[in-house]
Amino acid sequence: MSDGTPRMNDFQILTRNAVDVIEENDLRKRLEHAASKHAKLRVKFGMDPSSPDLHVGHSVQLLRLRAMQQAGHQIVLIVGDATAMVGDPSGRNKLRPQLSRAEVERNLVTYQEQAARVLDMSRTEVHRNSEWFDTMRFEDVLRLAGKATVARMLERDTFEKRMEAGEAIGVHEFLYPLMQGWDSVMIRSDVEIGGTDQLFNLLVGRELQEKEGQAPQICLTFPLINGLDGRKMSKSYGNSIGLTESAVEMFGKVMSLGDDVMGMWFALLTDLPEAEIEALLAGHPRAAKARLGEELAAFYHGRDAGRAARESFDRQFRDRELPSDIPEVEHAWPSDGVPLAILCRDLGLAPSSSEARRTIEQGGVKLAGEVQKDPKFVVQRPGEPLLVQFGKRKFVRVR
RNA sequence: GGGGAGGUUCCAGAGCGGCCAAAUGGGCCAGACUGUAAAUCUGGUGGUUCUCACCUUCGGCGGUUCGAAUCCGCCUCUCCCCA
Repeated sequence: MSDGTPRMNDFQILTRNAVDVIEENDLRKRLEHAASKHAKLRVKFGMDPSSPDLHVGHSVQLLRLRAMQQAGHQIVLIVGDATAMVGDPSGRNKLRPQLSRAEVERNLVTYQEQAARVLDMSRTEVHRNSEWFDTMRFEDVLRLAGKATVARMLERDTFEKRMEAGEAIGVHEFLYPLMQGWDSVMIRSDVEIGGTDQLFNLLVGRELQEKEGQAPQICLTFPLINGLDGRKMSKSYGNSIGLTESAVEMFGKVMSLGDDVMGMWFALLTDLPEAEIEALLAGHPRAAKARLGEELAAFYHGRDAGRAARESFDRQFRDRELPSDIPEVEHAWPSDGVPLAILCRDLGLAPSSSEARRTIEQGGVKLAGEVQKDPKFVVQRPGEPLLVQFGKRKFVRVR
């Protein structure tokens, strides 16, 4: 796939699914220029070390980077360790907590491991922006701040909304776009990509580069993918799929995806040709979703794992058989047995005995396949490992 | 610097001396239905071997009271108006 030489169809590769392409003609020109000189474009992507958990939402952009990398361009990953001290106001309606250096460092490590699932990190240039921000003096900061106006900052819809809603905006938050823009200057980026919520920040990079006598970077934005439930994808909503999740988890989560977001997921997360996607979407939604789940699981875990995940899911939920990989755990049994609610808590099936009790009373718990609605039901040490099912998906065998 | 309004359980938002672990909605969990979709219906949603009771919670610390999320004082944070 990759021979290290930029190709002429890079334009399509790079802009697939893109929402904003600024400036399109400029991008074509630069790609041609790079191709004719066998030069690489420097493609910048900023990572936010305040949230180290990457999910498929991030992969929309990572996949573009991967394509660019395979086309022979240079990916430059900026670790926003200095900016993380500020907190990106994008898409926020609240002030972000500021992180300590130690937290940032820790997050950075896990982030890189996860990014490596999509990118070839050995061919990726990585910079922390503290490299240039740490040595700035206040005077330098002021000079940077002087390159933007308050009116310009307030144009930002997120600030505008927060103002209207009467929420707090820290003065330091105005610095965030400037810092991110300055990163572009420091690494002389040709292209920067980000989510649609990053457009403002990306454009600030262009302006700063121009003021510093550099060619302004091309800005590409990509859609923010909706989560499993159709809302904005966010780890805190619990509607995302993490890049490190198992094939089985990925497949299962995809199956719980809302029908109306399926098309978006196909387009943004798979390489399937458009015609095939349309055919799938025209068929039965369950079949399409299963295909999507398998594609996704296969991308991160290989074809075999993808297929296995699908088969195991079908067994468990379509054919209503037990999952194949029920964990078996040892329990320290008191001689007179233990009440079911307590057992569930101790087995880690429920976070508290109260919660276990509620679930049990509502018929959500089965012992050896039989519903047991009495939380005080005393379970004795079983001869054979006892199958406990808690809710729809938690299974365990106790000994 | 002055004046005003606020900080409530995951979120939004009621409560304004006891009936408050705290309305309602959202989210989430469980059950029915089903394609682990949507829609709908039912129940639940701080903790404790728990239908009683007890413990922790309504920005923080103190106080008044038999009793405070609710009253008082100080502190702290946010928003608005004026300067």
